[in-house]
Amino acid sequence: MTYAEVFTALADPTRRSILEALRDRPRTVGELAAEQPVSRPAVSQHLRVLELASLVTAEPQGNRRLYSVKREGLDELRQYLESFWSETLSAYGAEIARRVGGGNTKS
Amino acid sequence: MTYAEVFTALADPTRRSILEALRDRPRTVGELAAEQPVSRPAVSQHLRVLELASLVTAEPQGNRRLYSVKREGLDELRQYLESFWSETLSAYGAEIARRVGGGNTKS
DNA sequence: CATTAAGGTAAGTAAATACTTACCCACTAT
DNA sequence: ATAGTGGGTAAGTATTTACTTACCTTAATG
Repeated sequence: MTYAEVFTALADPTRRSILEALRDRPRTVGELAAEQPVSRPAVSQHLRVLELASLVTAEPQGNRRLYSVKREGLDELRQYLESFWSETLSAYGAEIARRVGGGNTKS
Repeated sequence: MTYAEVFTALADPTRRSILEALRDRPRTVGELAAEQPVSRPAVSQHLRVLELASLVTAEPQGNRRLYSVKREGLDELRQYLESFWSETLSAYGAEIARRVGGGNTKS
């Protein structure tokens, strides 16, 4: 899993909607599909993408599969953002702080 | 600008590559295009998307436009991640901590 | 002024992707 | 065993989207 897959996964509104539904409580595929404006197979396909991005996990329960959110994917993303920003700072240095700080205080 | 646009913007590898180039130092469109495997107009189009997502800003300098990274977009994203996770926790509660903490202890 | 350089926009194309229906397999229960 | 339910997968379609070339406008330079 890489942050690339996480970005891809979260770029789609339906997938975000599914993930936000799971945020409240774990759900089965059928439950999720009932809430979404798309077909059940579509939801299955979205869940596969979310799973590959480590944003959800499935737990088989007899006949059904219970999906819940997983932390890894979001962690990966947070990590990317952090390192991105810190590298920006170390490159631009005080320059950027002045420029984007929210108004030029130096002038 | 919403987090949705930020996710969309960062989902594309070329756009991430452009943004990562800008992370080192501000650059003109021509410079960026020279580094990327795509044409200059393509870069222009990507820059528009990045700008709409508040990930970059352009500063006209005579004939050229100097692009640099902007904090807003990434901030929006960080905020989304934070609130997402905190809402997950308040819903799942200790449940999730146990479940994803690194193995099911209950079974 | 005429020319060159920089870069945004338009229009069209090709590739990716989000959907659909149809099908199939695994469990549950009669 | 046989329905019935839940859900993954296949195959095809339609929409998005990332790219291209061609064009146009603005700024620097002879």
